[in-house]
Amino acid sequence: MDYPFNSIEKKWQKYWQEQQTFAAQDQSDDPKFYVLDMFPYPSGAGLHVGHPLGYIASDIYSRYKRHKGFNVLHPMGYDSFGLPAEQYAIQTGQHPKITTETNIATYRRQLDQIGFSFDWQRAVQTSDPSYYKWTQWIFIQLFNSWYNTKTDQAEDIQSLIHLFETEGNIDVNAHSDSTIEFSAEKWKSMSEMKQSEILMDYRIAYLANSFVNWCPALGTVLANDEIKEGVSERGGHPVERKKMRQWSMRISAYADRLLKGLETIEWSDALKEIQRNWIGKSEGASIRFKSTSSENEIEVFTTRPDTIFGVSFMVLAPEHELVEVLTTEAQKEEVAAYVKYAASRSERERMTEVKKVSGAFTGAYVLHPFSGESLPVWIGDYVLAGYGTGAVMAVPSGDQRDWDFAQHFSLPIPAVIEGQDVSQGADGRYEGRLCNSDFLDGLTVKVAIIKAIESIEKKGIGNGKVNYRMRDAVFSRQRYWGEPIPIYYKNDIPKALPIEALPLSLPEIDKYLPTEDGEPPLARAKEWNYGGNPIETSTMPGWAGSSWYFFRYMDQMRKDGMANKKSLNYWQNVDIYFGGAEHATGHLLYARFWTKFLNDRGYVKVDEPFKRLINQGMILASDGQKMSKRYGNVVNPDDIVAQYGADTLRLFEMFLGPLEQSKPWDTDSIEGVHRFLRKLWRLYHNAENNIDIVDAEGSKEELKVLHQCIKKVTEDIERISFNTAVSAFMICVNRLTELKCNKRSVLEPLSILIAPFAPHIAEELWLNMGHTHSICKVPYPMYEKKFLVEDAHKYPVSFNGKVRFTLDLPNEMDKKALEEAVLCSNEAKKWLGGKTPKKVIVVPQRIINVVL
RNA sequence: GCGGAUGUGGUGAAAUUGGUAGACACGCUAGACUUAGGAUCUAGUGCUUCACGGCGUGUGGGUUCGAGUCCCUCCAUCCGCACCA
Repeated sequence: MDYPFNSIEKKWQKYWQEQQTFAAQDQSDDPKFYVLDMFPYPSGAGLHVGHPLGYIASDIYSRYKRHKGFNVLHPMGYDSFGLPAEQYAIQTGQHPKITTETNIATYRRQLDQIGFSFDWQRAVQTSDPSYYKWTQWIFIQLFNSWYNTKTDQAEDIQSLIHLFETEGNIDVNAHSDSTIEFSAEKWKSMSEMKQSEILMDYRIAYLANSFVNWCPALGTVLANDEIKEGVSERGGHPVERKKMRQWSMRISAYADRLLKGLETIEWSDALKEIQRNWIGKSEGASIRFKSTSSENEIEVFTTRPDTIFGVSFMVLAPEHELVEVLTTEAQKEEVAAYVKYAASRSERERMTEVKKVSGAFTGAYVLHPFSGESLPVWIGDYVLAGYGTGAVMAVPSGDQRDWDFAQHFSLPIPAVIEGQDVSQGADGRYEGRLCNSDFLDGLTVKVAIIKAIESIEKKGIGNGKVNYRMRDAVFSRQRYWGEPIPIYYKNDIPKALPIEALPLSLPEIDKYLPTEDGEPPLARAKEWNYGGNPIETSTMPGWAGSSWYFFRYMDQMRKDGMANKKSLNYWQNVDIYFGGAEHATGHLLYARFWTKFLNDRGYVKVDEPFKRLINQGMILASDGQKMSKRYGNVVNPDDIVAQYGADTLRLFEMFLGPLEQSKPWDTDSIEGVHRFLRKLWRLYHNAENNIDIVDAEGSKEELKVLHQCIKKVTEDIERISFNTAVSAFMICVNRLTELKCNKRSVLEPLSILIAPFAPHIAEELWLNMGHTHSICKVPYPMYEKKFLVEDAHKYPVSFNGKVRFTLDLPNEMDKKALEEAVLCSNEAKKWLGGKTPKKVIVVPQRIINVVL
């Protein structure tokens, strides 16, 4: 006798589809609950058994919440722009749209047969013009916004223009790259071009010349998070630093809010820590050092302003703009050679040769602001152009890198903290008192930092400052298969397209390659202009579409906005988000950034997109490697479903271990899970495979078993511990089988209990028990304490902490009586050995410990 | 180097608040039924000992009547960041 999973599963999948069982209600009196999975990129390889892991977990949670009376939004869609489809297009000439559609069809078929409760009506695809119209619209909002540091939020660029027109920019508090100051009169007298350039320094989506990560093999620039260990994350190609005019996102304006927001959301500590490190906040001071020979100043950032008297030289990054200005005639040749050498080194080399000290003396000197000493200015590539100001005040006594540099070039290493030994290396201690430091002498480090900043500010040579590691994100990609950036150039001035011109659809082109002049593929399009003005030819990066898709699901058909206000206010944000930790510094950061921006501009109600986040681990191949077509170790879920059914696959993936842990795929125990489902089936059916239950009250023991299971499973679902929930079902079914239980009052609640995990078999059992409607929205059984209380407890009795025997004792006994009962028992005599116990610890309902 | 996570049987793992370590499952051993079984059922299964018992949660220490759980030390593995001033 077997349970016919094949026909059952197909039947119910069809039923759910026809009945739209999982359609979320746009309006409802029920409380809302939003369960989301990370958007998949539909690759040509299809799903492997690792993909459904998170989807199964989120599906269990969604189905559970429906039983609990929530109006659940559980959508799925596709992050369908991306490199693989484009690369395939380059090789074969097939339009990426076609490849993408084929792949999506495969994904859909594979997902469907696992029985997920997605509301497919709401599906979105980022490459669909009706979707990317609003990605482009958001880009335009970003372009038309600036960051007001006074109100600490993004505002309409018009309010900034108004400020410029009335008072210039001197008193404007903005997150900006602007270094020039102007009055209202000056602003009004500027050309449109000049004004446009200035506004670019304020816009949140802006065009600027910046050092970018250029990947020649991919023919595009990459964001920092797309580079791992100095090579491109995709393909592992070398990356160069190159100065290019690119669209960027002023995410740095949000650094502090992105950091603070982490305290308000339920994410794993590991993930929060990754984001914290990425944002990289450090507090210190900004200090300017005057050149001895010109009006130039070198600005540095330091976290240890207390060690200002330990500065014995300055170091500039080779790319620093003052290098050329400051270098003396005598040193020109040497410095030029070094700059050339530094530029020739790839990021990779620079990273692997960290220990190798190199640099050159510029011949220039700056004045120490307090001692008036002359400090030589060097250049060295251990100083990064991209961090802080691209220059450091070298304190070799406290910083190992400075120490190495000083040692190598025989520069002085003055100690400034009492007891510091700098003969073998730097001593960056944070405790102790300052010495050789003039007015800081005798102060502790902590006090000296405050005092030093005070003095620096008083002298007008700098100020206390918070610095962030996170840079603005480069947004342009020189690719075809992405959202076109909705900008056109009128007389070389970038302007946003009007909303009527959206979506700016991808043009058809003859080849998906850059032009002969090295222009991006879109430059091949013949009619790529707006009213005769050229349109931007770069496209958006992969993370654009995925930075707001969770809002689109709330109202995916909307033609006059990203989603209507009512839906956005009702669904608000994602209650629980399932996905991998690999998106920590990419998608998860950008989505938070865009949400905060949309919130600032009043388009959405929430400040954080994902309230709770669960990182499912990876399923590795049985050889311990990642599952990949490349290694030929991919296990396809289709095969498992065909052999054992979807319910078995679902239970098995959950039973494998804790969701958040990575684990190898090991099918050895799949039989056990399948056996369990058959045992469950047999509990409801007789030997002839006919339903066999009676309308009777469960016995005391049966109800106890059931309610233990209800309690355990409910708690386990809430804390996303699905492996232990599956064991609880096994224990329950084993016990009920032993008890030969076939009572409706026990088996009906059990079928509801297991429905989120094994929905197909649960529906079938429910139907066979005589119900005419789907089990999916039947209220979840409630655990009742009264079924679990017992008259007696089986006490483990230990002597000096070692358990020797157990003793059944009634619950109404008090501590004293329990103690006496134990000491009088026959077993106790043996262990007491005639001695009188020093102490007896009695913990009612738990243990008894006799101390001898 | 810095930060995070994890170390429990032959295997995947459980132990949610400090209270019978190894639930549940795989595997293995023996048996039953059977023409047969990769079906089903029963019993056993941490290590060690003939046994009483002893020992057991990466290492070493500590707190406690009692520690997988709390504190300190060290080790290993995995992940993230990595010249971040």
